[in-house]
Amino acid sequence: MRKNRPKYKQIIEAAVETIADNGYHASQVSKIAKKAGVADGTIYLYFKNKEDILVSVFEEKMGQFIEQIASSINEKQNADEKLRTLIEMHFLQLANDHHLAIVTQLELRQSNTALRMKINEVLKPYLVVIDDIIKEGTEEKIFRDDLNIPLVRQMIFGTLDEIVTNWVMKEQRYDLVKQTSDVHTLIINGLSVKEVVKED
Amino acid sequence: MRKNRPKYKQIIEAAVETIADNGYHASQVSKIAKKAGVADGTIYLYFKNKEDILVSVFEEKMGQFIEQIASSINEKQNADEKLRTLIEMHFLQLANDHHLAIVTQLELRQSNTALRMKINEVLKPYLVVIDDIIKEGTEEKIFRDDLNIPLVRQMIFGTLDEIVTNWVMKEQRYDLVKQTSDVHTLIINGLSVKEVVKED
Amino acid sequence: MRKNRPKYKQIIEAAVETIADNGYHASQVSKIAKKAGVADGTIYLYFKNKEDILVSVFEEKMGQFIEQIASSINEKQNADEKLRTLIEMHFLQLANDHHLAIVTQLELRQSNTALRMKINEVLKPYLVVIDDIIKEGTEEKIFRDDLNIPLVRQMIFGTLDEIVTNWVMKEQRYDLVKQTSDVHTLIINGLSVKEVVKED
Amino acid sequence: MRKNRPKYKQIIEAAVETIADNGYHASQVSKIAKKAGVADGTIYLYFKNKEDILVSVFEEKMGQFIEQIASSINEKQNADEKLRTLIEMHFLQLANDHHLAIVTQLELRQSNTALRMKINEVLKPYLVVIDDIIKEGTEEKIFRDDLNIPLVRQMIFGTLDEIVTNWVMKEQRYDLVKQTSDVHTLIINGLSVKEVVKED
DNA sequence: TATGAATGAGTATTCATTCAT
DNA sequence: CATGAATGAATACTCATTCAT
Repeated sequence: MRKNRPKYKQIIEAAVETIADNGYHASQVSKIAKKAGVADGTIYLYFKNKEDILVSVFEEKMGQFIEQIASSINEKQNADEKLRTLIEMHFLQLANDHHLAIVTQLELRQSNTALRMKINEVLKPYLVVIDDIIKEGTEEKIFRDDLNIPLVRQMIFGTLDEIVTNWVMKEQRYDLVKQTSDVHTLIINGLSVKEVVKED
Repeated sequence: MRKNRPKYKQIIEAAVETIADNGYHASQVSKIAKKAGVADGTIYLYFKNKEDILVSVFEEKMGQFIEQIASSINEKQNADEKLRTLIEMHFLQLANDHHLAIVTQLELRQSNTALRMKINEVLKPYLVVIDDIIKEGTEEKIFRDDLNIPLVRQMIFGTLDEIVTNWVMKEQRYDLVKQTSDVHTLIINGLSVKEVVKED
Repeated sequence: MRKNRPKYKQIIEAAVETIADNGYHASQVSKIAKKAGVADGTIYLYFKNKEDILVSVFEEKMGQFIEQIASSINEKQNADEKLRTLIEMHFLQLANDHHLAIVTQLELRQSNTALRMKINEVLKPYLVVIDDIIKEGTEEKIFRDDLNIPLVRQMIFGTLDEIVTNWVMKEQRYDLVKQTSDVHTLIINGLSVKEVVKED
Repeated sequence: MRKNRPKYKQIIEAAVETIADNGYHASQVSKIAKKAGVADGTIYLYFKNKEDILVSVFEEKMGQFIEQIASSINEKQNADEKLRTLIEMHFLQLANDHHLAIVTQLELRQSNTALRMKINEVLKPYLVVIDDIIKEGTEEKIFRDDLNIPLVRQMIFGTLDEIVTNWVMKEQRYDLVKQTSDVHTLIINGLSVKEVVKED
């Protein structure tokens, strides 16, 4: 298993740093190799090509990201709490790893369409997690039973993603995690004036 | 005024088509020139450089896009109707111009950070439109008065953007405009079970 | 005769100025046209092509340059005086026209070999003037009778040219004309210790 | 040390040949690479850019040129002999390497001002050699003691340079080295009739 | 004569990938 | 496994010249 070989992780970490520091288009394979402390050719013993490095970066980092969220959610009792946790963990993890935030929100989006399709594949488990929360909320009668699940998922993901991207572009000058409650309320209750589902 | 000369628009249209057909990175200046029916050098009588073509594409197209939305909204009486109109027009315009949808949702995002910053500038008036609706809704007591406006704006834009991007990536196989009501309801009422603000 | 049309001289002067200010390679036809106050296309009513402008610049300027020298020499009585006058006038004219000095010593030399051949043609009358002085000096028994005339001419021209080029490259920070006597003595007497032909 | 790697010299030689055969402006990097038998990209492992190739050509070739002259001079006993040797070696080396003669006398002069400044730097040691001969001649009382050294140096260099350039432009149809004696006499004794310092 | 918009040929340089050692 | 020298495809932009008005 290539992933267990020591240099595999070295290269992945070097790629994240290189991209965060230099930007996507200035992250040549030779730069990544140098930062990883290996020869250029060595990269190709672990990765098929440059795109494979980038997809692997996303897989590794997003795998952890999603797992972390999924496991945090498991401890929660209902969909409402789970949604709040998802939001919080989403923000928390990116707030705690600025390199990762820059790479996922800004730099990797400059990749070509083919790579972006692969990245979407990696994201699928996360979308499933979101879908499951929606379904659970409906079953628990906390959420409406006429929800268009893909649409709701897109709203949730789109909202979180846009918020994080804005935060990164504003050079992370404010506290992202503090937004959790507001975002949660918005998603649960929308904009309208009404009796609000009690929170926390 | 360069924008009034006939070849200016010709080149802009050629750029949109070329990018939609070939993708951002395969859209060489010579390809755009050929599709526009002008010589390569002619491009540079109208645009400073390649980046200027792309920014101008965005300016022209998004300018119309935003104006169209803004004028449609003007005819509406309240924030709720305005929001629904904004959603509908956002979807409608991209649904009616597949090339533009591909270019704005997928291809132009592959541009480097500098170009993306310029693109963000172009989007600002749209964000102001959204902000105004939020403020108006609050004044009309239709929306809550404790809304975090930037956050709400990010939710709305992020939601619409993600929905359109998904639709483009699914190769536009379903009716985007039909989603308007569901999206509107989601944004107004959120996920929760409660008395819903009446929608007609 | 094209040379009598008013814009001809306008363009020639504009070319000299443009080249002196911007350097040979940055002197586009459009820049020259602008400085001359005519349209780009107008240039081609007076000159066959860009090379023709440059050759004409040289012809015009060197024509005057050589004529001036030739007429000054005519007033002198012997080859020694004529040589001194040639040196002095060569230096004087370039010292009095910095633009011309830069153009002839530095910029026009960057032209391709073909153009340089044509420039050499323009210089021929000057070389004849030098040859005549040498012959006269020999006839007057002031100069040796075993002189290899082409070689002597190359020595004289090469010496003057190198001295002026050095002066231009040193940004004309010293008095070129003051060198006349030293140069004259060097050419007449060489380096050796001996009875010197009496000067002035 | 890049200069010791075999391909360095290979590329330098290819550059000289390419420039001599095609002229300065028609000497594309790809042409040089082809003649050197390496890939275009390989050039850039040894040279920073095209200008660096050209400066290096001059450095390498002129380095040898000057060294050869300097070492030949060392064996000579007095300034007069040294000057004659300098002239002879100057002519001899260019006569023996027609490619080099074309490149240094005609082609490399077409370079822009920046490159020409660098080329002048390379020539400085040669000018020092000339200066030293002049000083030595003065000390030996062979040359006058009132010589303006920079001026004399410019005369000597300008003379040799002009003579070689003429010879190259006349397509090297006569024996350059045979001119040595005449040139030497001219420089030592000038044009005037007088008792000549005995030569040979 | 005069204009100036349009033309289109031409080229240095980068960098992902390979492969001999 | 590891190296790193070598490869070579790919592309934006300039500017001398033309020609319809």
